[in-house]
Amino acid sequence: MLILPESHGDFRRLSGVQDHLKFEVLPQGSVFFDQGDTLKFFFFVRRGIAKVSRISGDGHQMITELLLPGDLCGALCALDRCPYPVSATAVTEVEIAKLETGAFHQLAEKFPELHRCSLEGCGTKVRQQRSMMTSIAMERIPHRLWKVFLVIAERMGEPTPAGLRIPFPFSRQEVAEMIGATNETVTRAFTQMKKAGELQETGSYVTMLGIKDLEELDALADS
Amino acid sequence: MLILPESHGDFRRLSGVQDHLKFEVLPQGSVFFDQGDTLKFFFFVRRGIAKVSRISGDGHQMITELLLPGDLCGALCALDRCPYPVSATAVTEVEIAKLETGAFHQLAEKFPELHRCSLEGCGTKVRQQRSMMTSIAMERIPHRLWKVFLVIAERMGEPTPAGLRIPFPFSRQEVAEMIGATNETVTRAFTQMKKAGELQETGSYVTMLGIKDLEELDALADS
DNA sequence: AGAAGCGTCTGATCCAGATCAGTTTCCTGG
DNA sequence: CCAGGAAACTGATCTGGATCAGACGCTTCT
Repeated sequence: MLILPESHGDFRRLSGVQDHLKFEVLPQGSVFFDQGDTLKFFFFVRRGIAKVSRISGDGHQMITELLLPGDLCGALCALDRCPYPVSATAVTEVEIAKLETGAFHQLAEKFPELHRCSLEGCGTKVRQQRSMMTSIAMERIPHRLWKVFLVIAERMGEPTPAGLRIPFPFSRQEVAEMIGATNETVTRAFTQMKKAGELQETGSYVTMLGIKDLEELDALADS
Repeated sequence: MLILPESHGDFRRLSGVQDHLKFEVLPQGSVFFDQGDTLKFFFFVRRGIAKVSRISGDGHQMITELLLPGDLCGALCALDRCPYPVSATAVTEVEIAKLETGAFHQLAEKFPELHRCSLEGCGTKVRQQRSMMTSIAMERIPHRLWKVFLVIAERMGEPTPAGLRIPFPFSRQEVAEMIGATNETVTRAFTQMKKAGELQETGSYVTMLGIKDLEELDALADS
């Protein structure tokens, strides 16, 4: 029985799809696909966290998207058969379900709903990317950090007595590449926020002290 | 007979759609829809240029997208019936073709291809937005400007003896809102580039001196 | 013609964050 | 247990672009 976590644009409601899925477990650090590859499948994340990044002409790297449980990745490129303009790497151990694009096209003929689902997933992606873009363009570092926390909390946040807790398996450098900053600046911002009692780091988790729910976090990230 | 300009994700190939389109001409400066509106139609741009912008919590404004002839706008929100998270404004006089969402759903049942088209248009949008995001995060002002020129040139560029010419009806402030800068900085950058003989402004057109084709511009914008 | 208003331009100053240069953990393997 | 290497931290300096302040056009209205 196929069980995918809740997400926009997932396909689990559609019978007939699960027979074509192939499950895989990828160790931390492994690369799903590289910038420039042309692949014949796309995939869902079932467990773990991955990053989607892009290297520009001058060698600088930026993380353009996080893949959390329930996310669909690669649909856009797989569908119009263009080479991937980005790379995807496992930040933690990641469990995925692959779907061949050939199978997708077959299925889409029987279930037009598939396109509708992809479109929804795509819409979410556009909105998230836009939010991050405006944040990078107009807000300073601490705000951008809250926005990253918010994206993860929306999907994986757990309320605790101390505050909202999220998995946060990223290096300082990775965070820097998400928000358009340097690892030094990120380090300083974390130190500052911890000293101010806003944040607590334990292992690969971050707890936002005093934040009880998403709404409060939302207000912080949006201001 | 319906004629829409060439674009990714346009619907003109599909017979049966044009009967449901309503044409309108909007004067410069008029607002298509406002942040927060819930609309029951989306539209194609047939002529002219519009901007899609977002105001953040702290009052700052950013242009997240340009609408050029052939572009489809509002499909994502219209389809999942959520309020528009952005506003759209005519930068020049704009001629549009509207399609009611109700009609879209009807048509989509007969022509599953419609969803496919929307998905393609969405993919282009994601890629463009990602490109601008990385540019704002990692590149300095002149590079970001070249990137804006490139986006317009890809669709509306015309080679002239002096160089590649594009329509450019934007104020300094609008340019600033596209690239995450201030109008003063944009002014200085333009002055600089004109003094360096890279650029020429005539009326609401910009000519990139010495640039013969898109490839050359691409190289400049990507470096 | 004059006034008022907006957009462009220019100069002076300031500052968030980049850059450079270490030092200090914290692993991991021998 | 120590050596070596990567990541995290910290401090000092530098700079691109923001911010502030004003001057100069160019329209539009009276």
